[in-house]
Amino acid sequence: MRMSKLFSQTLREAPADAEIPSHRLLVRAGYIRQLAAGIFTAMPLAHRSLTKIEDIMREEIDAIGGQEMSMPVIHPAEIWKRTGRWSKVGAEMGRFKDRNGRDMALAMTHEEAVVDIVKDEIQSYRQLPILIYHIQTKWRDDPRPRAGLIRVREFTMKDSYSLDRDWEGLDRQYRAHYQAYFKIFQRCALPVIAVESDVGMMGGNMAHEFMYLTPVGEDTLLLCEACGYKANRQIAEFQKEKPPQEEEKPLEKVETPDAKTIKDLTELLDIPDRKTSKVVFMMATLLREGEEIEQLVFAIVRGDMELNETKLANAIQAKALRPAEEEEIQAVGAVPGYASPIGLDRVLVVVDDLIPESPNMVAGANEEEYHYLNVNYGRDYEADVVADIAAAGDEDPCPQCGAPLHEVRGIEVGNIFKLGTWYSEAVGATYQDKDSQEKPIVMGSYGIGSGRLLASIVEEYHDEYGLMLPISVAPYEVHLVSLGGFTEEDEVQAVAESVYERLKAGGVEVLFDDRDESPGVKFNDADLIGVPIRLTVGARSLEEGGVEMKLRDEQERTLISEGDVVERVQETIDRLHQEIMDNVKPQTLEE
RNA sequence: CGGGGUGUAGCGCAGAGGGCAGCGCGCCGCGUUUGGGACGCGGAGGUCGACGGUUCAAGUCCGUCCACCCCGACCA
Repeated sequence: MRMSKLFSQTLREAPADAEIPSHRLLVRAGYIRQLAAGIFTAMPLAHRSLTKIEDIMREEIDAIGGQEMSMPVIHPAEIWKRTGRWSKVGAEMGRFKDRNGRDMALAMTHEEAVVDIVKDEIQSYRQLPILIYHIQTKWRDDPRPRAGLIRVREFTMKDSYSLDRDWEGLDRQYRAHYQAYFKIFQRCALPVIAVESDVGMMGGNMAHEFMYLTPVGEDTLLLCEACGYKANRQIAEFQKEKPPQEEEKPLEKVETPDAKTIKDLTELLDIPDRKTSKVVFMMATLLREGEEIEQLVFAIVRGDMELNETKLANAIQAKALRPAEEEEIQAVGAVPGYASPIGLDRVLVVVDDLIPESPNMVAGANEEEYHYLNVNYGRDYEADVVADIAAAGDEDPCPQCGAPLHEVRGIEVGNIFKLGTWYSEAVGATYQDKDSQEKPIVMGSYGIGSGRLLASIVEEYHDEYGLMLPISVAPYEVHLVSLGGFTEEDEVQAVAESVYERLKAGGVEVLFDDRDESPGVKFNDADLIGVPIRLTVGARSLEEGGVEMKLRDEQERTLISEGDVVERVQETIDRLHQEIMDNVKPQTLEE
């Protein structure tokens, strides 16, 4: 490709609203342009990189038996109503009516489309297992797109769906994906870890997220270096130290002026914060007899801990959770700052499982300026649900080995889910087994977003001058810079043209800077675009005997005689590919 | 949805006591220059986010709305 014809320009300055490196550099280098919040155009450079990423995904999913297909991106509402997700999913789903007034949806994921086709195509156990996948556009109307390609609304995703007779089969396909995903990310040279994750609204009973660790990530993870425990904070567990047992003392009401926070209270009463319990007020959307209701929830954790909203939502099967408004809290007779479940009804009380083990706690008296001492769970109040709802944090003891956990941030670049039979049962996607019984198909789903993956790779591989893409995902293998091109009969330009033609003939992907620009402009653009191998043809290099080669991530320059260019470049390309493949190591899911 | 911020040329920004809409980069033409974002001369490019109001006169003052960014809520 000649840069004089390339449909994109580099920018000397990044748009003011781009903050993280991958966003700034991808825009500056001319890979992407923004159309609206969370909606981007992939210019030719990004398109080439994305295609390479997608081809890697194709190869690895094909290798575990995947069959690529394409599915509709516009769905009739019916298939979403059949699984109940038409109403279960909120504004995140794009909806519209067709000309006849029928409800339609923009696909945010394809479980519905899969089970709809599967229920008709699969009849017999002889047809299973199956692995299908597609690489297509999905739309999720995220309330807050941000950070360039990291979090967008319209995106391309590789989604696989596994279909099995039983859970053993699902387990095999899940493990196969676990390994294939590591291989995909390793081939993209992106370091990732797999963490256990929440199964969310997709249902199912096991899920892993593949995380690229970076401070710009939005997910918080807890890792144990001692035993290897890794989990998303949303589900991370930790060992809770039980307090020493004590005699239950009688309930006592004390005056606590201006003690609205745990900190005020512990200072006033001179007690540690783990002797207090704190109430977090949430409004939960619950399904009761098919009706959606909003219910005030008192979520109670020990004063030294934080509430984990995901755990709470799972504990009470809430469809949605939001912080309660002051009026909603007062409506049930509670007093914010001095609240407790003692003597209240009309609230759903959920206590962390450590609370029943904690005697003689301090809690609010539901009266301005008063708290109770020696509150004992069971004697003074009871909960509707007792569950682990406390958030694990930095330095908390690992649930497996007790060593301190470490909190890090990550970007979720892929995920794998054991869906089970939830979708197949909802639509009657069954097969007839050997024993003539109709059984629901057991499903899994497995996704990787290609744009987010590209952005993560850029986060990992860049410097102050631009991208430094691994050769497996770079838009071109070689960036050929001609420092000639100013006169008709220019030897430098003639050599560069010849090198360009010969490299192309040799199957090398070349971006040829044939523009009439100054050397500084060309070198800076080459650094910005970040192609791994740079070749320079200039009067100086010709004088010294040939063409200069430099790798984007190294300072060293080597001179190649003009006749050897194709061979030497191909060797280098092979070497760079090989270096990436040398780091591809099988990763097996351990129980 | 709550809090904060920003909308002026392709990009980065100035202009704010109301009175001809500017600068740098980029772009076009001519010439010089050529190993790390060159220089000279000449040029093109704007419904100043939108609508409404005040005024002789609005980029500037007032109101409403919209878009985008950041924090939070949210995130299969």
